[in-house]
Amino acid sequence: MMEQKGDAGLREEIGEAEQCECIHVHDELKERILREIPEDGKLEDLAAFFKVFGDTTRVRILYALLCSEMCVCDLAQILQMTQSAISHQLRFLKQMALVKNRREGKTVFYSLSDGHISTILSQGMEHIEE
Amino acid sequence: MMEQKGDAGLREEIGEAEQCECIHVHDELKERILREIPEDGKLEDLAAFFKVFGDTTRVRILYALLCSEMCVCDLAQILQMTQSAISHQLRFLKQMALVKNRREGKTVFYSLSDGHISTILSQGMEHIEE
DNA sequence: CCATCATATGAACGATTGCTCATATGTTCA
DNA sequence: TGAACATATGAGCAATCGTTCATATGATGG
Repeated sequence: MMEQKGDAGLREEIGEAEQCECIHVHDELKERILREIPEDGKLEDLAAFFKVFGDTTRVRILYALLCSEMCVCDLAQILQMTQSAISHQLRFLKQMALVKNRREGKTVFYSLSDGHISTILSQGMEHIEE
Repeated sequence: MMEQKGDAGLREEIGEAEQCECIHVHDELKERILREIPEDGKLEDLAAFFKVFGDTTRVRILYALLCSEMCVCDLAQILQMTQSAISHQLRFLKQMALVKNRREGKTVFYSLSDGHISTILSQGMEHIEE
């Protein structure tokens, strides 16, 4: 889940990168932009968060769980995928705190951990429908 | 492997993916879930849309453009990345209709194509801050 | 305890991603 | 027209992803 970095280490300070003659952004604006962009840690968390929604299997799982809590094999059946594939994805979803689970005998039930998720999904849907 | 009778017969149309004996989801619910989950085409579009936000470089670009329109080399400078890397990502962002561009002489200015984007970003931020 | 069922997990593999490097395209100006 | 600059793009490569397969863990009931 790491981003690959080039040899950015070489060019320490801003401005050394890869200059062009055109300066359309003056220092003042540049400062402001650098201030507005969230810090690296947050950006990585944010990207990691959205990455969860960037896979059809995971999105389908989330939509299914939107209806009702469900056990792994129910999900596997409904989504027509192997138990293993579903389980792996659920683990990921749990790590990202998007789902929670509870055990009941042999069965483990998964459910959404947050009402937010529905909002995010429909926000995305709204955007692609136009 | 042999199936025993029971409600196994009821889930024929789904296919024989990988059944378990536990039936926690009855047919009625299953039908509803299958109805609620958007169709494949839409899900792929949705996942593709979120995938855009699933990379720190792209998110940083979007945050930068949130402040002001900008040319490729300004972005490269500010984000400390090569012109090529930025250009590749901008192309992707444009394909996904998240940014638009206008040419002015040699320079190409990019800007967000949609106010929605800010909403999505802050929705995500809101979620990871807790 | 042992067999069985539900779930979890590690390794492996092909597909995809995001970068770099080299080079092509487009625009301006002398 | 050609040099200089801004941007775009194709190929190649290492990293990452999502699945499968085999197997481990955990719970239940004989």
